[in-house]
Formats: sequence, structure tokens, C-alpha cells
Amino acid sequence: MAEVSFTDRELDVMAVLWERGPSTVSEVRQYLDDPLAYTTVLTVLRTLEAKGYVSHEEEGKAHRYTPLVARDRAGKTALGQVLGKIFGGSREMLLANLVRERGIDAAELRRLRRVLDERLGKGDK
Amino acid sequence: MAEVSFTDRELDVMAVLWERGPSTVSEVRQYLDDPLAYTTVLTVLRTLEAKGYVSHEEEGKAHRYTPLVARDRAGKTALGQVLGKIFGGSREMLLANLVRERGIDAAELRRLRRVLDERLGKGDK
DNA sequence: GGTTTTCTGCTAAAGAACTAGTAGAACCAG
DNA sequence: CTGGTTCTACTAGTTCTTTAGCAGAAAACC
Repeated sequence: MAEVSFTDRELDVMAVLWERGPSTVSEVRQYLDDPLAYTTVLTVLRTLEAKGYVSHEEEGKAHRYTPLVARDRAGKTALGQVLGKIFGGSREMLLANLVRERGIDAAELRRLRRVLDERLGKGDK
Repeated sequence: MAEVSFTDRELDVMAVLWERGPSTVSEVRQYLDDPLAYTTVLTVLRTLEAKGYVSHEEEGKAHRYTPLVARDRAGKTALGQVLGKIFGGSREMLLANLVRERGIDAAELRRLRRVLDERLGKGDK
């Protein structure tokens, strides 16, 4: 349960793996927003592998890389940091920021409220 | 309205400035969790100043550093990144993570719900 | 079967981040 | 005053990040 943390570029790559599932270098490269050299993407994946955040298995000539850390775990670390260092530990402040002026409609707000309601329900058990 | 982003250490320092308000190098140093050399802290503050994120004015012999970017703005950038890259844009996933198993009691959940309700109210007008 | 493409392995270089030392000025205690 | 303390300015080393080239193997094309 160690802390999981990524550099910006590593996060870009992880985002692709989370979104698309196990992918080859070419596939990751294609789905990245920035145009990077093939070898650059490969290097990032190698770094991630060295850190134990992804693994790969052979698939024909190419390698297919699989994320070893779940979104949720990365999210927990990242959110914890944002919460602690920026919002001084105040979840309310964080939530207020999350829903402030970012094209968010009433339907979504209600969905968010349901998340809290479900959590409240569980607490009641 | 440019994007504001900090390195880990810079964020530690900004956190102190946000929490305590304008501070001298010694003060910042004292409130940091990690034991860093005086000059190290000074260097970080200089970097932040070079990036335009803090300013300083003389106060006797020492300098007092003031944050130029608000928590909120930094939070917006940071949250946006976490939201987009880790939670694939799903605020619900993010919120679920935020309230999951992190010593959070019913009272706090209700406070969070109120944040959403207030926002909903405003939307209705 | 030869040529082109695609892939990994190795290497590397520029820049940023992080840390801190040393020098010298300014201030303070007695 | 004199000696210690506190402060900034300048400098610098180590590591991490980011980017990518080149060589050679494998595959695919025709």
C-alpha cells in the first residue's frame, strides 16, 4: 500500500492505459495528446515498469503494457495531496471548487449528491 | 488566467504561505514537515518568485514572502488535472474516492451535501 | 528473397528539481 | 566595540524528467 505518484508525462501515459486497457507502445503513442517520438513513449513505459507501475508481456514482436496500479489508488494519493496541501484538509473547500463554474449541470449535481447519500446510507447500517 | 502548477516542494512551501499568510524564510522553514536547510527554503522561494507565484517585501533585514496565487486557483488547476487524467473526467468517481474510507463521518458527509444543495439552489434561480 | 517497416535495447543529452555550502552584510548581546 | 547570529546573494552538485537517436532484429510486403 505504498504511495503511488507519477510525473506529468507518466500520468499522461497511465491515463491512456487506464482508459484503453493494456496497450502497445504504438497504441499509447497514438492516443497521447502530444506528438512524441515512438522511443520516447517506450522510455516512459520502461520507467513506469522500473517503478513497478506497469508490466508487459510479449505479443508477437511487440510488447503489450498493462497498468498494475488502479486508477483508484493513484486517485487516492493525488486527491490526498491536493486535499492536504492546497485545501488545507477541507473536503468542503475541495468539493466547492470541483463544482464551481465548470460547465456542470443540475443533473450532474444530483448524481453527485446521490454518491453522498449512498455513502450516508452505508454509514447508517 | 494562465495555468498554475507547482512542483512537490514548491507546493509544500505554498501550503505554508496559504496557511500562515505572508512569512519569512525562517517561518516557512519552521512550518515545513521536512527538515530543510535555510538556504534550500530560500532557493525554493526564489524559484517561486521567478515564476511569479510569490512576491516579497523587505522587513528589517529579512524578506517577507507573500503568495500571489490563491489556493483556489491552484486548486482548480490541480483538481482539473486529477479529474481529467486519473478519473477520466468523472466527477462522481472523484467524489466517491474522496469520501471513501478516510475517517469521514456522517456530519461531514452532510456538510458536503449542503455544498451541492447550495449550488443546486443557485442553478435554479 | 530483398526491401521497407516496425519493434526493442542501449545510449545520451538538455533541462528542471532539489539540495545545500560559502561569503559577506547586517544586526544584536554584553 | 567585538563576537556570535541571522540574513541574502551566488554558486554548484546530484538526481530526476523529458526527449529522442541509432543499431539491429523481426516481420511484412510484393
